[in-house]
Amino acid sequence: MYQATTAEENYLKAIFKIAEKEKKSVSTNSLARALQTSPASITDMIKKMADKNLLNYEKYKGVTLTIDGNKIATELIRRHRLWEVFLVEKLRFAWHQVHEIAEELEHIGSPELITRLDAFLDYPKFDPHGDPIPNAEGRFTIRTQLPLGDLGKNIESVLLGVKEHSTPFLEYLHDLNIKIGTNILIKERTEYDHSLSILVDKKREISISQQVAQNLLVKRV
Amino acid sequence: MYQATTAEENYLKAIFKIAEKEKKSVSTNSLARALQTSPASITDMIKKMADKNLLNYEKYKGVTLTIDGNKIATELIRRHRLWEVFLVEKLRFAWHQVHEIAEELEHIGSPELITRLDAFLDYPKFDPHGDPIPNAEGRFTIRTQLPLGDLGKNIESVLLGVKEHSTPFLEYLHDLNIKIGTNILIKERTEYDHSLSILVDKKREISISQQVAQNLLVKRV
DNA sequence: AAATATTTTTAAGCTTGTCTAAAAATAATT
DNA sequence: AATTATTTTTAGACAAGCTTAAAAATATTT
Repeated sequence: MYQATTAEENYLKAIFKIAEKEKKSVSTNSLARALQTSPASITDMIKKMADKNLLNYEKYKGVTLTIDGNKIATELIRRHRLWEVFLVEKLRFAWHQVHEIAEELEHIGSPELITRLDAFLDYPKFDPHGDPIPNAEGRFTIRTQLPLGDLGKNIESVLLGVKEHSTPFLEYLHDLNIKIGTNILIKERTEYDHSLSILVDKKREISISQQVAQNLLVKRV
Repeated sequence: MYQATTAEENYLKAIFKIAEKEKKSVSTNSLARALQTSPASITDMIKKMADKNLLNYEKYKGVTLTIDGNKIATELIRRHRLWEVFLVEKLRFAWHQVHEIAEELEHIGSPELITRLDAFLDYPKFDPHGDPIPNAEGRFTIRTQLPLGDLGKNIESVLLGVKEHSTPFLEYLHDLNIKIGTNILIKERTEYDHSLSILVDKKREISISQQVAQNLLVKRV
C-alpha cells in the first residue's frame, strides 16, 4: 500500500468526512473550505492524487475516494479516535481538548503502534465524543441513536454522543457536567422558542436551547 | 519561543547529540552523516537556522547551539525519552522497537500533552535504555555508572544502561534476557581475546565479548 | 613551504505543497 | 436563450528542504 504524505492524508480525511454528509462527489470549493487552502491548490493536489490512484477525479466534477483512498482515510479516523480515547481515558484531558493533538498523532504510521494502543485501551468501539472507531478491518460499529429533541416528554435516555464537535459546544456541555452516559429526560418544552427543560442525571433541572437538543444524540433506556 | 519545523528540530537534536560526544563545534560533514543528507544541504540549512537564532555559525567553523536551540533540543530529547517509556512500560514494546516510533512522536508539540504524559508515567528519570530524561526545566539527572568491563572479578553490579543503541545490540541483549536492573558479576576474564564469563542474575553463566562488556553501563551493588 | 587531500561553500536546479491573478467552464437568473 | 454569477482550472510564482557539480577554503603530507 502506498504511503501517503501528511498533506495527502489530510485531503483523504477531509474528502471522507465531506462525502459522509453530502451524498454526491466532493467539490473543489468545499475541500478548499475544509482544508483552509485556495481552490487552485486543491485542483493541483487532487490531480496528483488521482494519478496515484487515491481519488477518482473528473474535471469540473469533483472527487470521490478510490478503494485505496478510502482505506487510508478509514485508518486515519481509526488512529485519530483511538488517540482521543487515550488522551481522555489515560491522560485525563477533557473532551474539548483532544482534537488538535489527535490531529497530529493520527499521522504516525506504525501499524504495530496502533495495534498495541488498541489493546492497551481495551478495544474501544467509540471515541470520547461517541463517534464509532473503525476496527482494524475498517468496519464501524453501527447503533441507533437519535437527537434528544426528537424524544417525547418524560422519556428517560442516556447520552451516546454529540453531532456538533466545536470546542465551544463541548466546553458548554463540560461546564454543565453533561457527558457520555449522562441520564437525560425532557420535563418541559417551551412552545415559542422550542427550548427544553431537562432533568439531568435524575437530579438537576436545566434549560437548553433547541439547537443544543438537536446536537445531543441519545438512546432511550 | 520560535516554533521550529520538524526538519529544524532534527537538526537541533543531531547537533546536540554530536556536541555531547565531541567537545568542539559541530562540523558540516558530521551533521551530513548524522542526518543522511548532503553537506551542501547542511550549509544551506544551518545558515537559515543561524538567522533564526537557533545556531551560532561561522563559515568553515561549524555550529554550536544557541540558548534557544539548546532549549528546543533538550525538550525534544525529553519528549523522545518519555514516549519511549510509554511504549515500553504501557504498550509492552521491546526496547529495540521503540526508537523509530519515538522519533515521530517527539515532534508533537503540545506542552500539555507532555506534562500529562510525564505524570501518567509517574515522572520517570530514565528511559528504557537507561538514558536520563531531562525534567521540564531541562535538567538531566546525573548518576555514576561505568562500563562492565572496568569492573574487577566477583564484584556484583546491576545494569543501569547501554552505551550503544543499535537495534542488533539491543536485540542481542534482549535475547539473552539482559535488561535494566539485571544483576551481573564477572567470573572470569579470558586473557587473549579479553572476553568475559559473567554470571547473570546469580543463575546463568554466559560469555560476552569485550566490546559488549564496554557497552554495558553498570553500578556496583 | 609547496603540493595534495579533505572539507565546506556556492551555484543551479528539483519536488512538494502552497499562493494570486486571470481564464475557462458550469450554474443560476432574468 | 442570453446574461450574470459562481465554481473550477490554468499559469506563473514562491518557500522549504533537498540534490549534484564545481569552486573555494582549510587541513594534511611531504
